[in-house]
Parts: sequence; C-alpha cells; structure tokens
Amino acid sequence: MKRARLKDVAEAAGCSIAVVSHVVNNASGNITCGEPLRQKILRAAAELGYTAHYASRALKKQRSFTIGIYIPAPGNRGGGLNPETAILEGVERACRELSYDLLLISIGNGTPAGECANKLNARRVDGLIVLHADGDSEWVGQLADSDKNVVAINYFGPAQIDCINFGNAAASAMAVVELAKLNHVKIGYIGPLRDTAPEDASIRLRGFLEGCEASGIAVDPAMVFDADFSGTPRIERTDSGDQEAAETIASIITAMPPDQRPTALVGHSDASLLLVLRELMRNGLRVPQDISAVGMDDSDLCRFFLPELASVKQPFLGMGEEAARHVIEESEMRPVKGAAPLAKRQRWLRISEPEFIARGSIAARDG
Amino acid sequence: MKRARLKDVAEAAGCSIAVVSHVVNNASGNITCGEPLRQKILRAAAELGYTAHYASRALKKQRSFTIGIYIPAPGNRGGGLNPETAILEGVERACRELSYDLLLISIGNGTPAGECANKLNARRVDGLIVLHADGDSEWVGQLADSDKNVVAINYFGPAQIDCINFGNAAASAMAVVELAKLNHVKIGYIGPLRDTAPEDASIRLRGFLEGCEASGIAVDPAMVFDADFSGTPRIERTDSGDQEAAETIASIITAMPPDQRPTALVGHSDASLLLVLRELMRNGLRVPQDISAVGMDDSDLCRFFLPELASVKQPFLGMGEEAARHVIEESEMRPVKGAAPLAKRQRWLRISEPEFIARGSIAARDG
DNA sequence: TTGAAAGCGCTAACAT
DNA sequence: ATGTTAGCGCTTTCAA
Repeated sequence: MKRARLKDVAEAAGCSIAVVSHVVNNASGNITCGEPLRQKILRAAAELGYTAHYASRALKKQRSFTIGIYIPAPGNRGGGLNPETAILEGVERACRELSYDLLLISIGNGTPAGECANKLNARRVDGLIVLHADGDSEWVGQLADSDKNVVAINYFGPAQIDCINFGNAAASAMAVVELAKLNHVKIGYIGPLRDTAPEDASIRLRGFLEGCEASGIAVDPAMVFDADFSGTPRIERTDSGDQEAAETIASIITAMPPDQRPTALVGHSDASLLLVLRELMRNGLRVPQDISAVGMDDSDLCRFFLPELASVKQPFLGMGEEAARHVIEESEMRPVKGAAPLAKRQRWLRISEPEFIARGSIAARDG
Repeated sequence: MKRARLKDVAEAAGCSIAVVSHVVNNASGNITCGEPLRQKILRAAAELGYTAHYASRALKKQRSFTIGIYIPAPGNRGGGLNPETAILEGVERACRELSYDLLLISIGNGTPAGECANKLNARRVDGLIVLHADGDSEWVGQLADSDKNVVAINYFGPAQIDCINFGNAAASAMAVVELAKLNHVKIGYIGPLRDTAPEDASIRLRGFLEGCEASGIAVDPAMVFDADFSGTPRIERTDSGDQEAAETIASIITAMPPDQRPTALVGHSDASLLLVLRELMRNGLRVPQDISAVGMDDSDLCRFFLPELASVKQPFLGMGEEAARHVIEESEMRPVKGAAPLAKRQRWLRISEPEFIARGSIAARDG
C-alpha cells in the first residue's frame, strides 16, 4: 500500500488539504477549523498512518531540520571507550528532544572540507558540529568566515568559530588539588608517551603546573615526564613504543631514593599512566600505599586495573547535548529569507567542567 | 549571498534550466547539448558554486538517498573500543562511496520502534540498518513484514529479516583450533561473569564445544565456566560483581593439581578473560608459560595487558560496509512508483568470518 | 470556518 | 539541440 499524502487524508475527511495541513501541524497560517471536522481529520490521518513527506516540507520551509556531525577519527586517545561515542550520544539525544535529525557526515575517514561545506550548501543540514577539528587546518576557518552555522567541539585553532572545549587545564589542576587534599606534596606528572601527542596535551601540562601553584606545591622537574616541559628527564619517544617509554620512566622513578620519590602521579591520560603504573608495580611499588595515581578522561581502562584508577572525567555527553542545542538554536534564529544577515554576534565559547572520580588508586599521606 | 539555484545558473549561461539540469547531472531525459554551451554552463555552475537543493531533488525523485542506522546501546561488551564504532565507520564509508547520506536515528537511547518506522514512512530514509536488535522485540519483525528495506546486524531473533551476523561459533571454535595446533589438549572456557549475558554468548559456548570436537579434544566440565553448560562449577554471578566471579574462578583453577589444570583458556570476551587472568597471575601462575589465553573480539584491552592477549577478531568494519552496500542495492532495486512490489526474494543472510590475532598470551605446549 | 492556488527547486516527458 | 511545462507533497497567503 502506498503511503498516504495530504490529499488522501483530505479526501477521506471530505475537506481541502489546507485544513488538513493546519490540523495535523496544529498551527499554520490563519486557518481555524470546527471541532467535528478537526476530529474527523485526525481520525482519518491516524487511520491512514499519515506522516508528512520529509523532503516536501523541507523544500517548502527551506529548512532541513537536520544537523550534521563530522568526526575525524575515533579513539585517538589510545584505549578505552572513546569520548567520541559519548559526545555523539549527547548530540543525538539533544537532536531528538528538539525534533531534529542527525546526519553523520563523516567518521574516521578523511574528507572534511568539501563534504561539510557541501552538505551545508545543499541545504542538506541546517547546522554543523565538528569534533576534534585539527587546529592547523584551514577549512574550519573558512566555514566560520562564510557565516555558516557551525560549532566545534574541542577545537584549539585560531579560527573565530563557536566552540565548546574540554576543560583540560581545569582537569589536571583538579587532579593536583585532590591529591594535595590528601597531603601529597611530591607529585609527578606523566605526559604523552609518544612523540605525536594530541593538541590538548600541552594544556593539560599547564593545568598540572597551575594546580601545583594553587596548592602551594613545588614542581620538581625531575618528576615531570613531559617533553614539553623544560628540565624534564630525557625519554626516548617514538610513534609506537609506548611500552618502552613507560618502562624507562618507571625505572627512573623506581631508582629514586624512597624519600625523594613522588608520592603521587598525575597522568595526562589514563592509558599512559596505566602503562607506567604497571611497570612500577612490577618493580615492586604498591599502589596506592607507595604511590597514588590519578588519570585523565575516566576511560573504561580505569576499571580494569587493580586498584581501580581514580580519574578526572569530562562531561562528554553533556557537551554533546550543549553543542547540539546551541547549533539548533542558532539555526532557528537565522532568517530563512534573505533578510538582514543577523549581525554577527559574540563568539560562543564554552569550557566544560570536569569532575573528579575517586577510586582505589589514591590514598591519604600521613600528615 | 544566497545560494545559487538552477535558475541562476541558467540565466548566467543564457539558456533554459532543463539544459542546465541535464549538464550538471550529465544525464537526464533525452536532452543533448552542444559542447560550447556545455562548457559555459559548467563554468557558470562552478562560479556560482551551484549544488542541487537536496530536498527538491528528493521530492522529485521520490528517494532520499539516505539510509538510517539504529544503534541500541554502545559498549555493552564491557570495555575496549566498542564494535559499534567500527561498524558505524564501515557503514559510513560504504555510504559515502555510493553517494548516500547516513542518518543516525538513535544511539544509546531507547526509542526504536516508532522512530525507525517513522523515518522510513516519511521517506526520510530509503533503507534502514539495525544494530544488535533485541531478538525478543517485536518491532523488528513488524518492519520485516511490512516489506520495508531493512537489514539487521547481529540479530538472533525469529524475524525473517535480512541480516549479517558475527561468526560467533566460528570464532570460539577458531580459538580452540589454534590452541590445539599448539598442542594444547586441556582447554578451559571462561563464559560471562555476569548473570545478564549478551544474546550471542550461548553461541560462543557452542562454538567452543564444536571446536573441541573438531580438534578431538575432550571437554572437561570442571573447566568450562559458563552457566549455560551443564556440569560447570557453580559460580555466584550477579549483575555487577565481575571481580568476585573472576576471583572465584581463578581460585578454583589455581587449586587444581598442576597436571590437571587447563593449559589454555578461551574467553567468551576479552574483558571476562582478562579479569580472570589477572587473578591467576596474582595467584602466581604465569601467562603463557603456565597457561595460554585467547580472548574474543580483539578489543583495545588486549594490548593493555602484559603479555598482550591473543584474540579472535570480527571484521566489524567490513560487516558495516557489506550491510550498507546491501541495503543501498536493495533500495535501488525497488520501484519508485507503485509498480509490482517486487516479489519477495530470498532472505539475505551472511555470517562474517573471524580472524585469529596471535599475541604474547599464547605459547606452544611441549609435544 | 473553509477552499483555492501559488510556489519551494528540481527532473523528465514532451514540444519545438 | 534547446525550450516549455507539469508536477513531486507540502505550507501559507488570500479569497470566499
């Protein structure tokens, strides 16, 4: 059986399509309609299983009621449930709540610029969400300049684009502060184990340093294992040998005299920290008795270690929701006709607030 | 600046929109056109940045050139990069290759039946891919009956729907066979640690048993830790206490006289197996010297253990691609007008072929 | 309170 | 070889 059109419902109810259109949308134009007819129409519509043809409505309204999302490559943080999935879930949830559809423009594959601009231009999507866009790439800036409706998630480039970012600095600072509360004063930092680090790694290092300062903790360069930090021990880093780097770092720490060793470690990521911890434990150190540990991102890995790893969590789902809400709201503000292009407002910029997740890998230090 | 329409290009090129339509699609109706005009049109189109309005084309062609995907809840396998992401990536890739768009109907949230049927009905999507649909649910069957274009991935219910499934039985059988090649004859099995197991868990157990039979290995019920197997040791399983179950199983194995212990373990999942392995190692057993291990799904967790866990991998990405290809192909076979509803063909059914990933957790047994 | 009708931008059959 | 035109199904203004 063919699907029902407005016309079919109108015939079944014995009236014109205009009234039907009005009734099923329960608002449009200046049409009103008597209760009996109204009921008749609703019944007919239900009976025929009427649903407005999507393309037709989109054509008429000049809106697709769809937003697009672009995800460069999932799981780049090395292990664990990737943030992308949680963000996507949040985006999808917000879209559904606001009755928008979600178009997955690209995931993992690499054809950003053209595709995105194209979907936008073909009126395929009313707005665009871009995840982890490379700060160096030009296309993001071009989108922003062309006054398209775009919001980036975790973008650290120069383009003046609306965006919402992980609270990277706040997260690592928070880890330090929580450890300080437990009387730790010698706190080490485990940066990226590879030589190709994600863009936000340096921000996390900065947060660590800020956290130390705020807590009145002296930073000891000998225990800050991050290539971006001056005075750090020289560690050989390659593009694949996480394990070797972890072993080197662990042996350096193990070799320190017990009273000079860090009593706690903050990791730039759960994965890096866990690799180092595993080596430390093989060297005979106990977690958390000898050394406490706090990771970053609260990935699935945390709960697969013994003791479970404390971590700082980003509100991925919430960020996705918020981004979607913003882009949709923005889309509805824009005039559909070529009216005034809506004076360029302030750039929208949000930093998410991380949350500390306490677990077995931390213990208080005797005062 | 407003986006260009067919009409704008036609004016710029000084011809009618029909010719433009023909040229930009380089095929349509029985129109031909001289080379000079052709060039002029192409230039004008490029200059104006012309792209066909999506909704308009969809309305006219009665096709959305979009397929929808429904993902109930990601990451249910407990840890590691979830298969859903890889499948999604494959689906997206195939869609792009075939110039289809991908609509993410739902991920993680729970509103399947209505939403899916609706998108289909509103001509929002030309076809639908459903991931991990619950075998008990009715809505999948209803979709199938209504002659909609749907393909399920990893569906084990009764509905006569096109689908492509993980080769679960083949995977666990493969693990056994590979271990047998290494002269293992006492092989244990680690089933789900929780009392709520995924639907395909029992198939994996069956595969294990088949693998044993094929390899001439006697199954010892005392080392088959799966609640579905008669004769298995009684293990207390709850909905959350994986760790306790793992400890119990490990202590049972450790308590066995060394010459009666399994020399190898097959896990129904990487996660379950790793939890048990960790406890075994804490009890003093060495992997792989004392006991070899092969997991399932090749999740990210595998590479986070020492030794790295051998596993059997499902071709997630390829399955996604194949599903998408099928649903698109099917969509293009269907008549757009109400012609003959295309006699119901054979049910399309594919089982994916798993691949063995050898890693440090396996060693040969002395002959 | 209801109906008629003009398009939204595009494709394709039909005319020239 | 090119132009004209009738819709696809819907929204909405205008007329009755």
